[in-house]
Amino acid sequence: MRYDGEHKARTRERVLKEAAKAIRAQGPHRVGVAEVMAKAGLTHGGFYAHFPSKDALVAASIGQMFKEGAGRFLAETDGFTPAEGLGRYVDFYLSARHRDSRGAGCPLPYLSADIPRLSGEAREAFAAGVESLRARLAAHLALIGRPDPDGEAGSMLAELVGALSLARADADPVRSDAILTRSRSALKTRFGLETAQ
Amino acid sequence: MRYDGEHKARTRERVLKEAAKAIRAQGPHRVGVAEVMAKAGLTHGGFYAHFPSKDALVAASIGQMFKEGAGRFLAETDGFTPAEGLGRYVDFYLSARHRDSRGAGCPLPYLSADIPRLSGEAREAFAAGVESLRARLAAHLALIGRPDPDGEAGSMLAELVGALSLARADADPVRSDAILTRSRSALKTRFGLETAQ
DNA sequence: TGTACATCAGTGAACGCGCGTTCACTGATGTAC
DNA sequence: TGTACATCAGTGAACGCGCGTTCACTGATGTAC
Repeated sequence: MRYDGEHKARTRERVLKEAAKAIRAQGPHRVGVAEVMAKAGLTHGGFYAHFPSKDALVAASIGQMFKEGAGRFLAETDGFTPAEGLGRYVDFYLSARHRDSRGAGCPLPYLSADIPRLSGEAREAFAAGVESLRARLAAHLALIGRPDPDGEAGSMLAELVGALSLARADADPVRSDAILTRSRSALKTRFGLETAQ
Repeated sequence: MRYDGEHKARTRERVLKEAAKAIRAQGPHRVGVAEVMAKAGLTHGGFYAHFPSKDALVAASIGQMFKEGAGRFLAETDGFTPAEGLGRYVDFYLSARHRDSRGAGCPLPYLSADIPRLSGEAREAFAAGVESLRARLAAHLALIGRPDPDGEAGSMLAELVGALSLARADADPVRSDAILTRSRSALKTRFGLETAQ
């Protein structure tokens, strides 16, 4: 079973994507190495050819999740004015689709409670991811002409994360939708954003 | 070892308080039955005289946490005007002390990510707790004369939970403090609250 | 061009270990007589 | 008042089971000659 030079890298990425999905759905402690490997089409023994430990997989998966999140931010904002783009991102973030997607979406609401319980490597990956998301929000707020882009980005992120967490935890769909709708309009009013289309 | 009538109830409550503390610190899946019983001064075998399963313990502990949270709300607001009391509660919620207390404090930031992964019983206890906290916030907002107390209570809770989660996840103390300070003043300005003292 | 050998991603059985749960037993104290 | 018995919260050994990790082995393919 000897393969070409990129084969191993491709396998590693497949494992990483499956791990990121499973961690979002079940949390880092409930996900098993064997389960992730099976979803990537492999057996569990091969895992240690790619990662030194489960902790390392979790840390790498957190990086992967933020990478996917950055792609989402770009997809929502690219080609729009800053006010439109940021409005579109808020609409996406607090959408029913984002709330209901169990294996995808922003890692922040999934992981923030678990971060203090994870390894140092995982916490660093998380901190870097949060910082880069906040920087993206701040850059857009600056382009709109807000007075304190850095500080406002933190406050915006807090309401985004909190509202999505509460909406996910509420089993009543009407109340859950109401949480999303209210925070969506509150944020857009506060920061002078525009509703997309 | 025969005891008086209330002995068993007192033991159960002791177990419950230790479980609530341990779940906040480690999350529901990392806490062990034996560990909680040891902290309550008992051996693990006796656990099943008090609870039918670990799931039942987790659900009961969630109720316990919200009960403690309700006590905290009362302690911060009792004897103050609504605007002062709510301001005090925001100050407490987004304080460094609340952020740093690993085994105490509001259950929402600790648990919201795990709720969809827990038993129905636990989810119901959580939903009831969130609803009663939101109702308390809404009652105060109504007394202040806010136009839409129910909706605003949800938005306020979202920023409280989100800001505390982000502050806890940030390892840099300066940035973490800044998150708290900013959301504290943003909330008080937004809802016309008064700084305590 | 053909052949023997080296490589190494992946396999699958086995290992400790921790955890939730069960269960026969203990022994201090309330109750019946 | 004293004695035998019943109660039942709590004990501690044992059970399965799942999971992270290890390790000897496989076998397709690249490389050396």
